[in-house]
Order: sequence, then structure tokens, then C-alpha cells
Amino acid sequence: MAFILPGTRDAAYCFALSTTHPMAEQRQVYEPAAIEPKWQQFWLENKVFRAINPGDPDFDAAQPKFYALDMFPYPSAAGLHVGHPEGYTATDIVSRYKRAKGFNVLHPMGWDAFGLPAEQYAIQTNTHPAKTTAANIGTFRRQLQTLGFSYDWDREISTADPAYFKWTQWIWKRLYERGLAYESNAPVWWCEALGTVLANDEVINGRSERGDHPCERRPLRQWVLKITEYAERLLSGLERLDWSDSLKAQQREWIGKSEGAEIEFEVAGHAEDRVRVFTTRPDTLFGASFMVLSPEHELVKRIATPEQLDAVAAYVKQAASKSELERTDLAKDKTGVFTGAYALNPLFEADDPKARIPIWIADYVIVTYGTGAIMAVPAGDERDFEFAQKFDLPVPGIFAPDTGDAEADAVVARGERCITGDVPFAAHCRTSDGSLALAGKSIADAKRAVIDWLAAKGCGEAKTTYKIRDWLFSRQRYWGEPFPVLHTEDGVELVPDEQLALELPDMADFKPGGVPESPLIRAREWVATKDAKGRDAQREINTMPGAAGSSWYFLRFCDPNNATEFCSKAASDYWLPVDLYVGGTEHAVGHLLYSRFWTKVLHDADHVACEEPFHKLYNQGMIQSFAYRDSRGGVVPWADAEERGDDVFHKETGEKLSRFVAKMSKRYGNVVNPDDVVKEFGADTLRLYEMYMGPLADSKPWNPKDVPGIYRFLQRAWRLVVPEFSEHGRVHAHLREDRPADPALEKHLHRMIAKVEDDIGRLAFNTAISAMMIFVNEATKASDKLCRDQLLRFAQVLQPFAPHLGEELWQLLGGEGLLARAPWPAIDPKLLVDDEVEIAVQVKGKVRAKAMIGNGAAKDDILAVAREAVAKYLDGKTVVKEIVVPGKLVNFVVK
RNA sequence: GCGGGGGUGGCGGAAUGGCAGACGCAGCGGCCUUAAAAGCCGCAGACCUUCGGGUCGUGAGGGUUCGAGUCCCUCUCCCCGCACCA
Repeated sequence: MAFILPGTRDAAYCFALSTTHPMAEQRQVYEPAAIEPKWQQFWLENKVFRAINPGDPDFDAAQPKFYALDMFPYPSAAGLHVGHPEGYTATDIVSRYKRAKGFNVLHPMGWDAFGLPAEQYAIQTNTHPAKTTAANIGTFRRQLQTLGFSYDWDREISTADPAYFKWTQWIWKRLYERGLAYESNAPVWWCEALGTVLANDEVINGRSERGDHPCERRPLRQWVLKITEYAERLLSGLERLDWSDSLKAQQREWIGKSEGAEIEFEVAGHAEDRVRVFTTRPDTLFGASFMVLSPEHELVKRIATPEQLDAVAAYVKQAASKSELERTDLAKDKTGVFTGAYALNPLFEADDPKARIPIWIADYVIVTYGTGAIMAVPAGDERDFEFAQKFDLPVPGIFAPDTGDAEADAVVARGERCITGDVPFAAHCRTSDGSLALAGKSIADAKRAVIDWLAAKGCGEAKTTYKIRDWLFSRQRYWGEPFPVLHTEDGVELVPDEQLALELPDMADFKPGGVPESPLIRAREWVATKDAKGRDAQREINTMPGAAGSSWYFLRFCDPNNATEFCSKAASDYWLPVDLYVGGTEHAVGHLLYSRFWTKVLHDADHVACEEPFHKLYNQGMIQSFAYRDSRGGVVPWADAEERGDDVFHKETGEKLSRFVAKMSKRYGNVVNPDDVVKEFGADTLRLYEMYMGPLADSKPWNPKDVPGIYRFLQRAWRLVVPEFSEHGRVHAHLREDRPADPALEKHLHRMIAKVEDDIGRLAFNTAISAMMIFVNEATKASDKLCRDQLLRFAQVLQPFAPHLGEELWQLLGGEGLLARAPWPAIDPKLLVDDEVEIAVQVKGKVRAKAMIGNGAAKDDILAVAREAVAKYLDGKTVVKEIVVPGKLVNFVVK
């Protein structure tokens, strides 16, 4: 592809800088503001980073593909934060590198534009969310474009665009058709302050994740997606993914698989009622000494005896009024009430007094998990033991440990101490007819034996449960996708595909109503409609949650302008899965689980071949910032702090302040705006600094003092090419024509390239930059020996990190075509090894001398040189062992 | 409590079981300059030193090894996630 390249600077600009003649000698300095906008504009106008789809005219099937994806942002009114470009720079480096290595790279960007943040802002400013969203997107796009990311802007998408959410609605219909979307009246999290219900992952300890408002459980009609049906596949699919252990652990924990059994207990005097419990330890059934139902359990009302009824009713009422916080965080102390009823342990005859176990209710048992009821085995469960202690219930021992400490073993055997490990069962763990006996069995064997025994009797079976709940998928808010659903007298009807996108009505008042109903209820004309048969129908007034659009956007990026399909099979077959997905950990169990779920459903419906959308996932750390506090612990904003020497003082009071590291926030007044950094140092410095701060995955503080160091590095790189005083656009005289490369510099260059390549592969950008710095330092010392070809290759390696300067140097040096399209320089492996290496010579593990030795020298030769180097330390000693690590060291072990 | 990850100079951080502290910041010295800034060259873990060098040193303690920041055990502190899930 041929481009008409822009001039290094236009003549008018040049004239303005020059005090004499435009072409006269002048001081040439690295000036990002003169370089960066020019290249950004060029890249954009010429669609330099366009990704080519199968079927496109210039598609080359022989080229390998690489899909590098950022978690697309909510375009908030605050604009870009320095945290955004961290992950974006990482994927951009990899994208640019992969292009140079001959990959067809898909690197797109878009906007997660529906949802609460956009709507909250619209309400605050009393402007329609469509308007504020469009404005915010404009700001984000402009800001991202000043950072030189190599996005294919032809693929830009917004989840709030009808051309996009048409397909979100279409996919939802497919979920519905497959029985995976249903209406439910179960209690859901309702947040009064936000005026909507929230999904489980949006509620933390009974408070909203966004805004930290209190939430409560309320039964409301809601749309729910059956993600639980995919629990097992979502769990097992994790194994093959290249994700961090911590993220996989978080998803595993959220899915919360646990294997055990359900056991049915008869209730004494209630022939028609059974208590079903779930337990992971069916083998401890011999130790079940009471039952606990959650206060909300349906059986409670029926089985409570008249004498206990008042106490039970009072407890149920009290539990219902407790906030989630009180029930979990604050109230670890066990509470509960006896119902007066008794269950019968199926292991014993009904008339055996051992079979009769009291049924209690307590709020440590959760109604939504398992069956909402447990068999309590205080001898083998800490919580049950604590409860038994508190209410003075007996603790029948079921274990006979044999640790050698007879006294301790006896304590356990008597049930005075609870034990949860793998301990031998006591001899009395057997049924009277001997059909079941646990002594001598391992936990696993005992579990199986008990389950088989119960199954034969018809009162229990093996059972696996999951903590994950179905995905609450509707919100009582305006700014989201409308459901393609009509309610008629016969029930639910789907809006036909050809009527999609079903757009939102234009409303002047889109605020939540303060009652659990969507503001859409006020759009009467929109709500009242006719169905396909011409009957009266009402549109669904709930809207989809923010996570709807983001659950499939990575698919749309493959084929973003397709008007007839959500994504062509050819496009998704080619591009998926995403090869590198970078974003924050905050989406660990929300977005990442939902996206995996939708992909699996679309796979099952034969719309995509891929089953796991994100092959490699990497979480960048948080960029923090210094903050200051006074002696009373009060936070002092940056604006009021003043540095004097090594310490920081309050500008007005003069009080000495202490420094700490914190998340950037308005509260601390320590937010760094990327626009300011670009203005002062340029985008290349910002990109490089963020990558140089430390490992990508770590959280690390922004240190304004470190930024100029990066700028200096780029300045030095520039200086290798451009003399301090010269005509504009001229390079050093020795670079104007080709000449042979200096061998020493060539070696440095090759090593640097090898290191950078290796580090990009590991996403270790900090050390890659360090390697480039070392090269520039070496090259600066011998700058007159550099040749043009070496600097062209340097520009190529610099380009993924500092694309503007790379491109500029390439052009100044007369590189062919566009650097962004040039291939990665080749490495000569021979140049990566030295002829002579310095080895350390140790005596008893202490370095006593250094010696130069030919690379690949024979062991005996190495030893001879080494022995001589440390002769004085070996004198009079006996060498008992000689360790030789070729190329590294020799160690003499002496006596 | 459970799960995941950490603790290395004044600071951010480098180190496939093989010379700890690369690189950058801050600091110090020199060159350049009338001077300063910028730039360039150099020094720089701590302690001791007869200036040759020596001793100590990666949160604490133990172990494995010729050799440990790295592997194992015990403890401790910090960050993140989950949290009465039976």
C-alpha cells in the first residue's frame, strides 16, 4: 500500500519558529506537540490500522490473525483517567508489534454507553442521556486519539446505537426461545437510591456496588436469565483459559460448586411433611443432633408447635427486618429459636430415641442456598458446634481419632471439640442391622456408603449445588435496551425480528419514579400497542441491564457493520477467540462470566463456533497517586500541599504533612488528567511512563517526578538522529548515507531487539523499555559510529511503545514507506553471544575474583584460568569439589 | 476464617537455583556556561578499612544445596477477593 507521507513540518510552522531565514540553522529539540497530531491525523485519514476481514478484497488467508481487545469504557462525563491508557497502551504495544511480525491484527474500540453511569449523569445535568452520552463519547474519542492508539476506527461501536442494540435484542430473543430467559417473582435486590433492582454481583454486603447505597430484598416481577444451567460448563471451561489464578479462583468461588447429598427427614407427627437438607458431609449423618431451617423456610409455619409459635413468629419477623449487613458482617453471634417439632434421622428406627432430633430455626442458614435447611452435626461442623454450645444442645461424638495424644483424642471422641479433618469414625457409627458401618472407612468411602444406603431407602441421593444464582436481567430504568416483548392477555409475545431495533421512546422525564417501576410506564403511547394479530398489547417497561450490551461486543467487533447478522460466521470463525484481553479486575465475576455465558449459548445455537471468547486475559493493576494528610489524619488535597526540600507542608497553615498512596479520587484531590500530561510531555511520554512504572499487573503510584525521566529518554533517542543545531528536518551528517555498521553497537542493538521481543511476549513492558534505554545510553556514547540502518531498526522497535517518535525518526532517516507497516527487524542469533565472557570465581560460595574466558571453552580450561585467578585463596587448602557453570561462574569448595 | 498475591537501597522497581540492586527518579561530583537551566561524563546498599580490601545485607527464624531474593517448613506484616454457602 502506498501512502503520501506528510512533510516533517509545514513551512508556515517552520517559519514561525525561525527568527531569520526559514531554512537557517536553528536549535532542534524533540517537540511532541509538533510531531504527534500530524501522525495521528495521518493514521486516521489513511485508515492505516484497518483490520481486514475474510471476504475483503485484500484479505490474505496465509497471514495469522491476532485479536487484541481492551475492555471498552463507560464514556463518563469525567473523561479519560490515567488508568484507562494503562491497559490500552499494553494492548496497543502488542498490536503494533504483531502487525510488524506479519499478523492481521484486530484492535478495536467502542463504548459501553447504556446503563447507570450515563443515566445518573444525565439526571444530574437534566439532559437527555442520548445527548450526554454522545457528548461524552466525543470527548473519549478525542482523548484516545491524542494518545496514538492503533485502533481500527471503522469498527467503532456504541451499545446505545440502535444498529447495535438491535442485535442485543435479537440475541435476547434467542435466549428466550431456548428457555433461558424467564419471568420471576422471587425476591430481588432493590436499591431505593438508584431506583432499580440490581444483580447479585452489583450488590456487596447488602449495598450497591455503584454509589454504596443500601439495598433490600423485595419480591418483584423480573426477567431472569438461566445462567445456572451453564454453571458446570462455566466452571470446567476455566481450565483451558490463560487467566490468572486469582481470577479463575474468583469465578470458581462465585460459581460455588459443591458436591454432597440431599437427605430427606420425616417430621414427627407430620406424616405429609419432609425436611430436605443439603449436606457436603452425608458421612456425618450419625452425628446429626438437630436440624436448622432458615427463618424464611416454607415449613416453619406448619411445624411450629403452639407453645413455640409466638417465639418463632417473633424470630422470623426480626430476621426479616435485619439488613443483610446485620445478618452477615455484624452478627457472627448465633441466634435461633426451637420450633417445638422433631425430625427423624433415617439411620435409626422411628421409635429409637436417637432418631428424634429437634428442629430449630436460625438465620445462619440461608434460604436461597441448597434447600434452605441443614442437618446440624456439631461434632463435625464449626458453625453447628457453636450453635450447640450457645443453646446447650448435646454434641454426640462420632469420631475416634488416634493421634497418639490420648487425652486430646478422648476430648474429640466425647464431642467436646469439633473436628473437620479426615478422622476415623467411631465404632458406634453403624445401623442396628449392620447394613451400614463407617468405622475404618475414609471420608470419601463413608460418603458413598451413606448415599447408597439412603438411596436404597428412598430418602436421599447424591446432589451437586452451585452458589451462582440466575442472572437478574431487568432494570427499572430508562437508559437501557427495551425488551423485544409484548404482554397480551395470553401472556408474553416476542416482537418479530424485522421490527428490531425496538427503540426507546423519547421522554423528557426519564427519572426513576421512586416506586419499583420503570419510567417507561409514563410513555403511555409507547407502552400501549398492538400485537401481530392486532390485539391490544403492552410493551415491557423494564429495560436490560448495562451488562447486556457488553456481553457480546467482542463479537460485533469482528463484523461491526453487518446489517443482516449480528456477526457473520466467517468473521467470528476467523477472529475468535480474543487472543489478548486486558482490563481491570472489577469485572471478574460480572462481565467476564456473562460474556462467557452468552458465547456458550450462541455456540449451542450454532451461531458461533467459539465456546470461550477470551483466551488470554490480563488484569492491569490500578494506577494510584500520592495523597497527603495532616497530623489529625485529615486529607489535604494536592492543591493545598507544597513541597519544600524532602518534606511536604500545608500551603496555608505550614503544617508538615505525611504522604500516603491512595486511589485517585476527587476526595484526595490527587487525580492526574492524561490531557495535562500530553500537553506537557506528549503522548509518547505518557504511554512510556505508564508502561515503565512497574509490572502491568501491579498497582503502583503515579510519581510526577519520574515522568521527565521518560521524556529525557525520548529526547536522547531524538538526539541520536537530529543534531542540536541544524537546518530543520536534517539528520546527522553521518546518517545521510549508508555505511557499514559498527560491530559493538550492532551487538547492543541485536540484544536489545531480542530482549524487547521477549518482554513483549511476557507483557513485561517495563523491562523492555529499560533495554531500550540501555541501548540509547550506549549509542549516545558512540553516536558518531551509528549508521542509518541501525537507527531505522531502533525506530521500529521503539514504535510500538512511542509510535509518534518512531514514525518521525523513520521519516527523518528516509525509511521506506510507513513505519507502522514496516516489518520487525530480524535478529542474528550469532550476535547474541560473546566471544569472551566474564565469569565469577568463587571460593566456598564467595566471589573472590573475575576472569575472562573464551565462550564455549572446555571445562578444564575454565578451571585452569579460574584456579589461577584465586590462587591465593586456594593456597594451603584442599579443593574438595569444583563446580563449573559455563559462562557464569566457577565455585571451589575447599577445606 | 477461607482463597489469591506480595514484603529487595531514600523512592518506583530488575534479577531461567549461579556475581543482588539492571533501568529510571531523587542525591553527589565534574565538564560546558559570565551564571543558571538544559545537555554531556562519572559516583552512588550499609558498616569497617592500614584504601589492598574486609564484613554484613532481599520482613523474622529454621531447612535443602557447592551456592537461595528465588525451593521447603514455621512465624509475621501488607494488598486484593470471598465471607455463617452447610
